[in-house]
Amino acid sequence: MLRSDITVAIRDAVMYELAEVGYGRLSIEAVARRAGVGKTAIYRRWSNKLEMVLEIVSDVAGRSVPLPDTGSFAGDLQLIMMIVNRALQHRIASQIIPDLMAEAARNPQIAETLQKALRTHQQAVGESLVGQAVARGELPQGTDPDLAVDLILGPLYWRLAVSRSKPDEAYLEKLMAAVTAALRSTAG
Amino acid sequence: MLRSDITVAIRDAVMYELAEVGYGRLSIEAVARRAGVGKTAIYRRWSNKLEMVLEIVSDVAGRSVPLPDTGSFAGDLQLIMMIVNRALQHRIASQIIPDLMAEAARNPQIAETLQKALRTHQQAVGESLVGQAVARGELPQGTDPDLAVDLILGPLYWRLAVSRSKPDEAYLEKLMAAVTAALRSTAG
DNA sequence: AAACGGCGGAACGCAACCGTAACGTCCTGG
DNA sequence: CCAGGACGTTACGGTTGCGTTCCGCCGTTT
Repeated sequence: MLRSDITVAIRDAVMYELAEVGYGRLSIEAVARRAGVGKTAIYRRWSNKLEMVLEIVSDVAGRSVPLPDTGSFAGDLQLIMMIVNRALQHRIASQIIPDLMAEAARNPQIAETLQKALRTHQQAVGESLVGQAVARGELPQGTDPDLAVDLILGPLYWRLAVSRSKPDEAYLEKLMAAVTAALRSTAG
Repeated sequence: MLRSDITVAIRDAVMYELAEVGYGRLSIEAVARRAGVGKTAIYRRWSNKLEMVLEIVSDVAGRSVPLPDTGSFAGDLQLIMMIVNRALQHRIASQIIPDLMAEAARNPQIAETLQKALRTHQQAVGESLVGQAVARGELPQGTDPDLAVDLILGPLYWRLAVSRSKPDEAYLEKLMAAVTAALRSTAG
């Protein structure tokens, strides 16, 4: 019977190390050190660095975020952008996500895991957001939910991960207006 | 007098290794091996892995892309999106860029170098694109060039690096229309 | 009371790199 | 023709990490 408190300590340590040094330089020994745990305890649970990281990360990423439902497209959009903006500014997320995405570019297993964890959820959010807006008549029929997701997440991610500048209130408002106009233009 | 053919071989090897294993796991020995060169030749040129990578990468990234000037906003936009789309699908670029961006999240020197190399150029393109369009009356005055860049690069990058799916013709057209509508909506 | 199982710790052999040094070779400029 | 410099090769001691093994400790179960 593996002790759950030890498992939790290891999970936390993995996330921390992942943020600190990235997947490439993550070492089992460092994880054990940080978790205050023997290497044995880790190898008793996973047989691999890859296996360990995949299990832990997909578990964390799988926690579903509630679908937006504020009653209006503008409200939903604002909520999503706030959540994403906040999430991407968290130190751990803002370091782990780009790192794993880079790693996914060369490791198919990581790519698959990440897609299952992220893509599925994104599609659900996109379909919910767009579907409701179309039903309300706020967006034209035939609006592409995937395009909507790209238009919302893309610029935010680009700005936060690449330009590395905090979007301020004014920027978020401009972006919201831009996205709204873009999606409204998709006339059938 | 350092031999330039050797320098070139090392540069190529660094780019290749960077794409293959990423910055975190890049080793001088592997670079030397791939370049068919002694470690000494590398240490004669740079004193560090960091210094070496920074010099080589910023050199490559600094090569300026010509500013778009097709005579119309739609043409310029299409050209930019085609160039970016193509560039991001190149195997080396599509692996090195996310990797360095992830590394930039924890190494200020890399972040700074990357920003100087990328941001400056992006701003120039954005200002040129938007400036000309405004002058032609195709976009309202006061259109934000930075927002324009985010709207163009963000979704493309997100789709290519995160979703890992090739944008097809139809998608690119939709995106173009969306971006155009978004920017037009920025009424003074 | 005894057996069991997870635990931390220590050590193992192995592999990869680090940064440096010494050696002999080849090419070039004077 | 010769000196100098850049080169590849080999080797060095030191570090880090791997995945495994053995030990002794301790709480739980039986």
